[in-house]
Amino acid sequence: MAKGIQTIRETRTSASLAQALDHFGRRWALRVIWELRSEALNFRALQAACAGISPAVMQARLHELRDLGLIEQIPGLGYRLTAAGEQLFRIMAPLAEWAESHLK
Amino acid sequence: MAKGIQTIRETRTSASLAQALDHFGRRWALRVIWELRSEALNFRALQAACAGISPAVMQARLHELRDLGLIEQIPGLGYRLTAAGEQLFRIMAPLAEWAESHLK
DNA sequence: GGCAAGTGCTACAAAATACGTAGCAAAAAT
DNA sequence: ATTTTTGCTACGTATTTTGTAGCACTTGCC
Repeated sequence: MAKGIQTIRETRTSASLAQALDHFGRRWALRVIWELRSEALNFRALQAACAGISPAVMQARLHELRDLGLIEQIPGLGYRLTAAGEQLFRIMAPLAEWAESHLK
Repeated sequence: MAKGIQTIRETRTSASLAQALDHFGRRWALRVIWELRSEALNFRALQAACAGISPAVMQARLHELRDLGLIEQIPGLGYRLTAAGEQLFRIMAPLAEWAESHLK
């Protein structure tokens, strides 16, 4: 079977959204975006922020998020959100409030 | 040992949000919420909507989402969002627009 | 120059998770 | 009563994540 995205037969959910949910439904994907919300972080700082992630998975997520155009790597600075990435962060920001009020 | 010297960000990620992102970073978790957005669906209808999910994983996600208070099971009707689940859907709704405009 | 520390990243085995398919028991429909 | 539907379990296989070690390269420092 094709890796990752499934072919959608039902027309209930668009392929684009299914693709998005498939990417974000991978461990640490949303978390990495979240950790980059306010400043650029280098590889090891990201690892520290996402306590528990293994470097192999971090590398995989960074590559995927870069392919999606959500983050970019700046030599000497580290990784930071692109404009699209910041837009996504703004979308998921209310999630923080939701989590605070529902998962205590 | 250099861990204490390293600059630690003051704005750490809360445990609640980390928990939320951990749950939603599991495959099909957000998708199930999404598929229940407009109507209650029974187990097999959900399987069909999430084309490709295996029943074991569906069962696991349903249990987790139920424990989180996001969905509820109504005998004879199936599964549907709770008030908290609908609130979460409203939060992730802009994600659909984002996906449409960025992942074509 | 020489050396220690930091950095991005790879390797790899073990554990956890998801897939794919079959199928069962109970309820519902005919 | 027989068939169909439904919620769910079982289980072997495939994929993903974890945990740890470490390599090659750069940076800071004397």
